[in-house]
Amino acid sequence: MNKVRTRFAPSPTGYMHIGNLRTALFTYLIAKKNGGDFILRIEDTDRERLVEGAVDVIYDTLRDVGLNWDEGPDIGGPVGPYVQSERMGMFKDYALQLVEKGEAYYCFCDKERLEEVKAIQEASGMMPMYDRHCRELPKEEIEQKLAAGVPYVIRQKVPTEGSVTFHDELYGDITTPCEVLDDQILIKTDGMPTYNFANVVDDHLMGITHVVRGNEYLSSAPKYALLYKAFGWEEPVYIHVEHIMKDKQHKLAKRDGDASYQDLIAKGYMKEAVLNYIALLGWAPKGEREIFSLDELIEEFDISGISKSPAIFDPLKLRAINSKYIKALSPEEFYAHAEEQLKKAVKRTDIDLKYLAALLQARTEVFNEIPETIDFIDSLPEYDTSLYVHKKSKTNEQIALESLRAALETLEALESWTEQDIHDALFALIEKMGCKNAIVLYPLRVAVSGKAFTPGGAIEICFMLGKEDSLARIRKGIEKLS
RNA sequence: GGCCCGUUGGUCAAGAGGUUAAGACAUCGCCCUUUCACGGCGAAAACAUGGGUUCAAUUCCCGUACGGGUCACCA
Repeated sequence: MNKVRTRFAPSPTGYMHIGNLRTALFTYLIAKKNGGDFILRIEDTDRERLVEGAVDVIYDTLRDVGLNWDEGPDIGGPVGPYVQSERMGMFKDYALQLVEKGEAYYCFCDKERLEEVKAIQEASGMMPMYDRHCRELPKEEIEQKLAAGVPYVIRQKVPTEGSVTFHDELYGDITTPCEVLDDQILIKTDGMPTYNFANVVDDHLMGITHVVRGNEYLSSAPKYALLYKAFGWEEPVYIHVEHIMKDKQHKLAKRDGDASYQDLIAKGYMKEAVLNYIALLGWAPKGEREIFSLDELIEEFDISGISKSPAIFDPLKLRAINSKYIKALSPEEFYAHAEEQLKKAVKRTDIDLKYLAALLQARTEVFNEIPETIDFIDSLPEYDTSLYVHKKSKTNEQIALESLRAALETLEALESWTEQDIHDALFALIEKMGCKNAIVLYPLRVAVSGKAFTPGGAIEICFMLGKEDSLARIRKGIEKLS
């Protein structure tokens, strides 16, 4: 069997949709699972959509997540060039081969005629299709027109009867009657190939064995199959992958905000988590594990696990996976990831950021949310005394006031401000008062943070803020409650 | 509209004729605890629909409904 070769062939739009990235991932996994090559080909023939720096977005994203290509525009390879715009010259020759074989033909119809035909067909409720006007033009007429310089395209000569069957790894054999297939254009008036034609020729020339692509190509696959047959080339294995949806009706689109890899990274998700999550969107591993590194994905991946129905993108699930990745980080790694956010949120210099980071790690799901969870550190936010009412801790404003007064007295008397000392002093107080921990600690935590949810408990926060600030905040609480 | 494809809890999904129809996220409850979170335990929640085939259909076949895709000198 030939060596497996797969290709990712994106258009440089300056934007890496996660559906696209997922296609790249699957493509990569199929190659690597089988010890094959993963090839990057840039399809940049659409000049109107050309975007500055767009190729770099593709390079950067793939490298970022570790989908390293074995052949590509930047590193070359045996079947280059790998940028489609640099391969333009050869396609016409291939089309001409087909003309000679009687599998394609010159078409001299101009736009006006085509539009007329289409209008008539539509008016009579027919499917718009080329009427094959030029299909059987006499040889002399063709030569005469060519000599006269009449503009032309080259069209594929689809059989008028019978059917085509192609095989998809997921869908099995799909058979289509030829009569519904249009004599599609292979070479445009400007001599350039259409996407469909260039794709087939390039894939063949590059020795691609497995073609992974979006489901929207399922209906043009029969025409591809016909082209391979016309050339006498061996067809690749097809794997058509369903779309990623925003909801049941709509595909996940750029304006939805979560649609691109860059969007997700900018929101503070880890690249490993993003890759892991999209692998799970439309693919299911054999066992019950769902956290996988790229190498582990190679190990686990199986084409048969790819889903045939569209999958809805679920940000909540991504969060959950991201959170697992964050918890698995070492304290040093976590700090390195969080540092920027910490420094953004904490301006005072007496705070031990490493200590804060340690408190934060267990409860961080997305890095960008760190600032708002620690916004109480620089200055105590305004808060309502209703925060002191908490059923589970059995506290209310009255109890809180008493607890805060007692805690203030205890902490004022404290000589050394270590976490241990604060803990011991407060627990001695709790014992003396003969109450539950929460009676003292819940109000204290509210007083020093002004928030219902905080990273760490009362003792940790007091320790972190320092004696002076802690006492000031407790006094403020007493004042509010009095 | 023609053609193609799909449909298991709210979401991702396993299952491939006989199962108490997995698991994860989310939800809810309980436990732990210094609040929340984390962690642990538990609950609720699904085979779109109608016909076949079969001793037996979520699973196979046909129809219906619903959803998606596609019908360019775009890629």
